[in-house]
Amino acid sequence: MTDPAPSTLGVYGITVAAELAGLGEQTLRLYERRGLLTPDRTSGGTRRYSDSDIAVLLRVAELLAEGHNLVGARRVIELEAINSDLRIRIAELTA
DNA sequence: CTTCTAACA
DNA sequence: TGTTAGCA
Repeated sequence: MTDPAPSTLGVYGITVAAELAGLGEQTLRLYERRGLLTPDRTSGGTRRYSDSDIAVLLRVAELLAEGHNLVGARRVIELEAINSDLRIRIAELTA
């Protein structure tokens, strides 16, 4: 029922991440500026997107298609993350 | 690759 | 409001 959480290790450059998410590079940078994402940075300052970052990007695209704006999408993703953590805690306490 | 700015729908 | 193109 619960999908395994994607790796949070930054591995993709912005070009690859944008391609995987089906979005433009500028769009990815905008999402970061709006606080929807915080990809890792190399010492040189280039972004490194993880699988979980890609998952967030895909989720943002879904939410926007449903009529959310970027602020609303950020809220939903934040709440979903909290909800996920709580489900894990419930599972631990139930075990 | 980066940030920033301006224009478009 | 969100996306995109062009510049430095």
